Amino acid sequence: MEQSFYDQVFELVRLIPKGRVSSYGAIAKSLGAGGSARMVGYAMSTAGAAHPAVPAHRVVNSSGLLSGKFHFKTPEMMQELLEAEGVLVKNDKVQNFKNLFWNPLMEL
DNA sequence: GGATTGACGTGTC
DNA sequence: AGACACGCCAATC
Repeated sequence: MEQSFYDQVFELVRLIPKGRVSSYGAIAKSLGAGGSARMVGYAMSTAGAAHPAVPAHRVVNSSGLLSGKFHFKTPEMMQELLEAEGVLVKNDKVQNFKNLFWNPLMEL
């Protein structure tokens, strides 16, 4: 059975190593979706009900901004989780983002 | 089954 | 540098 685009996103996001972050666009591209970066983010909103838990906090937009922090249980949780993994977050932005960026296409 | 929607991205003003 | 506009594409209503 064909898994929805969402499921593909979930799986890929789960592959993001701890202490690393990725962007919606990069994930979309690695799935061959290209311009459907929005779908990746949209999928994340359903990720809350996904099994196993999807580390959505490791996914940020191309600017390293925690765009979806408001979708978590609490807006601050996203930053807390990231910092707990060693990712420094300031002003809702991932510091050293370029360095912590995990590119699926490159790492896989 | 058409219209709406969106955790985005890039470009322009 | 910050704000605004348009484009993409699949799931949901």
